[in-house]
Amino acid sequence: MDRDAAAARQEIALLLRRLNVELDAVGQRFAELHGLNRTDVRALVAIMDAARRGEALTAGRLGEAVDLRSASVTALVDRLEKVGHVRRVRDPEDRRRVGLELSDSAMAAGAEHFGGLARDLSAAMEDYTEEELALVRRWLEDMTGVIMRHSRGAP
Amino acid sequence: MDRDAAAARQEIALLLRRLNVELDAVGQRFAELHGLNRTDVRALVAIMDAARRGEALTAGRLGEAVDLRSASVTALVDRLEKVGHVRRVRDPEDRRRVGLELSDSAMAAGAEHFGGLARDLSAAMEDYTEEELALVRRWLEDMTGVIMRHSRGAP
DNA sequence: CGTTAATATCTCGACGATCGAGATTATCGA
DNA sequence: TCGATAATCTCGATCGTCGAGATATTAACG
Repeated sequence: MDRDAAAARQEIALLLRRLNVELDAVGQRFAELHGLNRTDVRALVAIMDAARRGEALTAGRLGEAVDLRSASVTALVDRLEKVGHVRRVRDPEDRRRVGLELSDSAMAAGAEHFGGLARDLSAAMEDYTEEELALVRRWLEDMTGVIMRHSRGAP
Repeated sequence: MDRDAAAARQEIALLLRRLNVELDAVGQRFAELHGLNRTDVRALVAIMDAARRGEALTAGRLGEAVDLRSASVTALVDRLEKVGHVRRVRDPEDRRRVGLELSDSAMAAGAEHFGGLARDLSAAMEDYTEEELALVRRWLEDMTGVIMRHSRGAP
């Protein structure tokens, strides 16, 4: 087996890790720009993702999304509510539940920051043919599958 | 311009984000398995990266790598030293400096966990031709460039 | 129904990670 | 030699997270 090919694959793996670092830094930058911490940003993203999917997150489900216990979720939502990024909305169906709604300003800030990145990524991909992108997509799915076996299940 | 193509590019961008989440989870898992926090893991990885490059990190440069102030670096190295993952080694050239050396056990644990992922990623890439991997590589470099413009410089 | 169990969130006290300011020790430059 | 600069450490304060327990609401079941 070619050593060159193996080295090339290792380089690609390193490149992927580098991309990972930079992608995390995008969230970090959003946090700094808006006086938030990493958890706050992850929470806002989770709420935005749910909103884009048409569902409003409850406090509990947000906790699952960002892996926090209920006490921390209460503190988290307190922080986000205090700066006006989210509203608590009691669910009339089940009055124990607390729904979370993003404010327009938070929605706009998120769209500006992360939507801008998505737009630029999409634009950069215009240089690729449909077949090339299909290959990239298959590769991404393959790598994600491998990574998930390490991030969740057995070694 | 085709709406299908634009949608396909957006899907790939989402796939990339998903991969990023799982890659973060790999570090998270390593942290849980070894009773560490995220910062500790990032520090160990930074020290391992430097070691693989042949240089020993000083406390100060580690702080730059993981973005911590000196007070926090002291506490961080205290933690890692207490569990036997690193040693402080005063630099004889400049006795103000504190070099950081990974213990064999920490090195082994890191190689096991992250090296195992690298190995599996490399193996999964054996299904791709040289030309295909060259394309993937170019794509990764392009995307990283775009992302870096968002993680560092102007919006 | 009415009582008990289960669920969702919140409160409280404690702990750990991070920081700024300042102290300490070592090197460098004039 | 001596003052300026640099690298690390110490100390006290702040913030995010958690476990345990409290509160309020719904579900289950005789």
